[in-house]
Amino acid sequence: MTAPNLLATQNISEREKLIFDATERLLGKFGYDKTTVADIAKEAGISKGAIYLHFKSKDDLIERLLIHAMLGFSANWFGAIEADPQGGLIGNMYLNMLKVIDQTPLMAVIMRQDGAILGNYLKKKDNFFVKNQRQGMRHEFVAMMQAAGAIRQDLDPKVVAHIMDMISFGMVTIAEFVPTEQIPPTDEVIKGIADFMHRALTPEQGADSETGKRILRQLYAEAQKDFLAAQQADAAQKES
Amino acid sequence: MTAPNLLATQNISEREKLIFDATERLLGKFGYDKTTVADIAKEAGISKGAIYLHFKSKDDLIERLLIHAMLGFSANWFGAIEADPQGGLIGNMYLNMLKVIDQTPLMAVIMRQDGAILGNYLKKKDNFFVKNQRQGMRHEFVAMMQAAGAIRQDLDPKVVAHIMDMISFGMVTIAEFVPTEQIPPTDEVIKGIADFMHRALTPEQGADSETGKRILRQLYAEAQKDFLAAQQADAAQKES
DNA sequence: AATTGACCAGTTTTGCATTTTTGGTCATAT
DNA sequence: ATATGACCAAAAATGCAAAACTGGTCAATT
Repeated sequence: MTAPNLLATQNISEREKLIFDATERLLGKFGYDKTTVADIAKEAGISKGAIYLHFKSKDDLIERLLIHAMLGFSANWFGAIEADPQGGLIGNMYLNMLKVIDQTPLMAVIMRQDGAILGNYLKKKDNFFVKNQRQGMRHEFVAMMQAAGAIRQDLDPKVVAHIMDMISFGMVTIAEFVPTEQIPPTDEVIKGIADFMHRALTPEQGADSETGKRILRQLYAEAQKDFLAAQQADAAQKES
Repeated sequence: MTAPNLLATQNISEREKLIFDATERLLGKFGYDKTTVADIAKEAGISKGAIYLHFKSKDDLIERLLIHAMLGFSANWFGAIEADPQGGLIGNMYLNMLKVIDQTPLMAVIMRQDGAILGNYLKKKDNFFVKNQRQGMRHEFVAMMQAAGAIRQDLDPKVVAHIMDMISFGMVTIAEFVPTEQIPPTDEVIKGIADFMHRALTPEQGADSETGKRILRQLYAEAQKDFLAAQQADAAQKES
């Protein structure tokens, strides 16, 4: 009973994995600005030129690393939701999300768009987050969930999106901050937040687990389609 | 049945109020760095020299403005808690806090230590927040509440402080972000957070309202004592 | 006694030339 | 095919002097 792979994980060669791992280590320690391509090559134990056999540029490497982390996170998250009988409920979705964050530390960086780590990369006008229109996606997400009956329809999607943002931020912060020894109280806090989200956002009649799963499935499919289209458009633009 | 004034509001002359108001307006619009003393004088309709008849320096003005806002906020907050039969319960304390934030917009700036508004002021090594040791105070606060039985004693005060921080941040964000027309859903969200705080942090036996009020009263008294001591020490240092 | 605004010293900003670093390439080697 | 690292152009960091700004003062004024 394995979780279905709605978003295929990126095809990664042994070499690319090596480079990704080295980059992730250095990124965590020194951040984007202070991590040079030469550093990455040295950390990975290969030559600088070798990196350019696999990646078009430093930014291409960074972005594919972020995408790699996101896809891994998504697949694991959805797997956890599928395995959980109540996984489609909003509160539980967040609970499962938190469980999976630990396995992909870069996810916290992505979610928080961490300035300390991403540095000047965030200032580039065509950066990953601008290109993927993080803001717009969120509204769509909420609107779809409302249309499907998983979120009360009398709430302004903007407000709901903001609340989800805030809660995500808080959970990521907790996941980063609270040491493992403190798990029991953390767990209680997380459950509290999850409960709150469930009560505040779910319609009275309650959204059943299947609805949540269906929406998530659809969302991922759309996201993948958009993503591929954007990548192709990007590639096409670079050729001209 | 008026609320007792545990922290006396600052003694402010007509002129100082005029300057405070002008400063607050400009601070909100342009922030600390781009608000010059000349600007403030112009906005207040007085001369630059007149400002120095009331304040030792620009920073003295800013700090006394922040203190003014905090004292006003504290007095109003405590008043709201006193007037509320359940005001001593942690969740309700937060609810009451939120109600009062609207009346003192600068409070949001203070709570978030807003870099966009406070700018370089925050970088000064002897800034308001460093001087008043915001971090230390918070731990004391939690420890006192735990000692008094208002917060479960099996939780690490550091974790609890962090959670309260996060919740405060979230509530302030909501208060700042959500437009007035959206009050109904906002209200529900706030109640959700308040409930969560109550459930997660209050001991099973429950802290009664009086306990909360007593702790708050004590805290304010201590804060005032510390504050005056710090101010005197500061003044003494500047004479030498 | 209260207020003003020209004035000043110290700081910040700007413009620019020089040096250093870094992303990316490619002739050469394996 | 795959990989290397010396090499280069572009970008970033550094140093510095001139110009502009700003916090704070104080002799003159009301």
